Amino acid sequence: MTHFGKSIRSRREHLHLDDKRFSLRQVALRIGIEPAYLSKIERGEVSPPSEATTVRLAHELGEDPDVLLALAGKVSGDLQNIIRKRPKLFAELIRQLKEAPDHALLHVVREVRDGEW
Amino acid sequence: MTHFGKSIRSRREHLHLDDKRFSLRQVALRIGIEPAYLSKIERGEVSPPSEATTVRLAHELGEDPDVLLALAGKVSGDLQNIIRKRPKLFAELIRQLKEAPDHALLHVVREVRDGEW
DNA sequence: CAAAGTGTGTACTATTTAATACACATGACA
DNA sequence: TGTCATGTGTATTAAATAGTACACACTTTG
Repeated sequence: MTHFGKSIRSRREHLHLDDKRFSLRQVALRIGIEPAYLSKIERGEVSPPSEATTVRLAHELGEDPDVLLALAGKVSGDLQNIIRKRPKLFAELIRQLKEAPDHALLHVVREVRDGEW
Repeated sequence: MTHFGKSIRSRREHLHLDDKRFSLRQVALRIGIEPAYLSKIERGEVSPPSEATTVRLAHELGEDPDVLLALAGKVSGDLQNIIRKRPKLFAELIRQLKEAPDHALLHVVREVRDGEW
């Protein structure tokens, strides 16, 4: 139980300050869930919603879906699919990067983006 | 639905050839599930078991847990935890590596293992 | 002041997940 | 021949997941 609920509530309330379309009800209806359910989610009365709903919420609030999914205790299904296709390689790589500092990760990201193998 | 069941059945039957301890029943009891349940799993009559059970099965059969979990359509919880701590970095890295050939992945793995950052 | 919009409490539900328990027929084996 | 082990069919289930439906009280606002 992280602060998924608090996080999206404060984000939504911030947006609500200068846009009345970000009331709990209107957001709920736009992302296709019941207002009462979103209320419970924001207050942490229920566990975070499904991946699909979390992603719609992220888009609605202008948040990074991967970050919001992480707060929800999940990892995006498309990332899981990538890993599942080469489980040994990805498992080794990810475990190896567990303790690496952020700048090392960034370094690898750039290297892969620019590198020609 | 991949061939999770077929895969473990053939693996178990192979081990059974020269070790009677690898009967369906005995394996089931050693990993702590009902023989009838393992029977259904092997024949694909039910979906693959939980992560914990899959991992015990992998150890029992001398298989790589990450590979068996992948066949079961899952990604190990500990990998997910690593990703969830730095979702943006890992998401970008993994998506970038989606199309990279195996040797490129291996290259990165080695670089991270040996590299000093 | 009435109508509309707001957030929330309570009750309920369908589906999926991850199994158990028991009975049965078959085959090995001593 | 009896007993032991083997694999499987049938029935059932406890818990988790992912929500809906409706009523209510309060607050704008036209």
